[in-house]
Amino acid sequence: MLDELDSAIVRLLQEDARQTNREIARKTGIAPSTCLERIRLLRERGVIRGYHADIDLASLNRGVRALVAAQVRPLSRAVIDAFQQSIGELPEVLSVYVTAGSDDFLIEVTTPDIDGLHAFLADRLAIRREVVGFRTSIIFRHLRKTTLEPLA
Amino acid sequence: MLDELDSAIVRLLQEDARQTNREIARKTGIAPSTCLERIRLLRERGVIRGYHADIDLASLNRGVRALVAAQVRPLSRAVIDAFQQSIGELPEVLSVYVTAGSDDFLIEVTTPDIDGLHAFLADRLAIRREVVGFRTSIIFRHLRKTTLEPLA
DNA sequence: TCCGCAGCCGAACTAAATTCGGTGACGACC
DNA sequence: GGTCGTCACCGAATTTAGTTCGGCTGCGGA
Repeated sequence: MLDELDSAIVRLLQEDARQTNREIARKTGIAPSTCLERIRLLRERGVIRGYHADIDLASLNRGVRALVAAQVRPLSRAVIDAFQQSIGELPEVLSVYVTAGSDDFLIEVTTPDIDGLHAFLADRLAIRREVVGFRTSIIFRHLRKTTLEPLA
Repeated sequence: MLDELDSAIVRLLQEDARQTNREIARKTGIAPSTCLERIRLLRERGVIRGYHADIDLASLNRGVRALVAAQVRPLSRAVIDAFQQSIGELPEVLSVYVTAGSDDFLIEVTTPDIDGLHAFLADRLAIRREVVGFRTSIIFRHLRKTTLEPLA
């Protein structure tokens, strides 16, 4: 699907999405015009979905992060879709995973402080009739990869 | 900490990190030179930590995603640090959360297929002596916010 | 009031993005 | 085996953006 050149371009843009096209062209050994066209095609094909700044959450007054594993019942499509949608709209919510296995949903939440987290759990989550249970884990550290090397 | 102008710039860069400085300046109503200086300061202060392309995982031959909640013992700093480090180096691992609460670690894993996930769990995780248990949830959908609106 | 500082602006210069016509390699088809 | 069409790439030319820096302005302190 992706040739070696595409992979190299993707890797460079994962590392630093704001480096210039010329820089990427230079590092990959192709002409800037070619590089530009490759990147355009990668976006068009949906390989590159966007470019986003990575912001320090503490600077946004979100010093507390947690992961909340929730179970909802009944586990019908209507309930799942509605729950995902409405939870996703809450400002404390960073990310919603719809899963199968040990939980139905995993919700990444960020608040200014522990009180805010407690308020979220009590006022936003526990009051929902479809939520039959949830477990909360406070995040101490988070290691995230920006690039994904190919599997051996 | 951040004034209104900084917040606006951050928001725009979260939405699209590759739009031009001039564009950001125009949207925020300031001069390009001012905007450039603001962005430079935001990076210097650590508010902006980087810019990364968001890549479609299926295009990278990673059609399967899962979240694995793991318990390790003993829960000493040495064991935690070593586990985080070595798990984070595995190519299947996208992200490692170090948590307290219902689990010790939450590991986001991505593989080409279900066999790859099974191999990861059996060959990489279960064989570790410090791992006393884990639960796996397959990810069906993932909703992620690129921007974070201020809390009411 | 006056001074100093900080932040912003705009002009000038440098560098990058973008467009587009040309070129060569490759494969299909006679 | 030759010819034609296609595709990807390149490089020059043009448009646009990044970057630097001197000066202006408004504000707070003396």
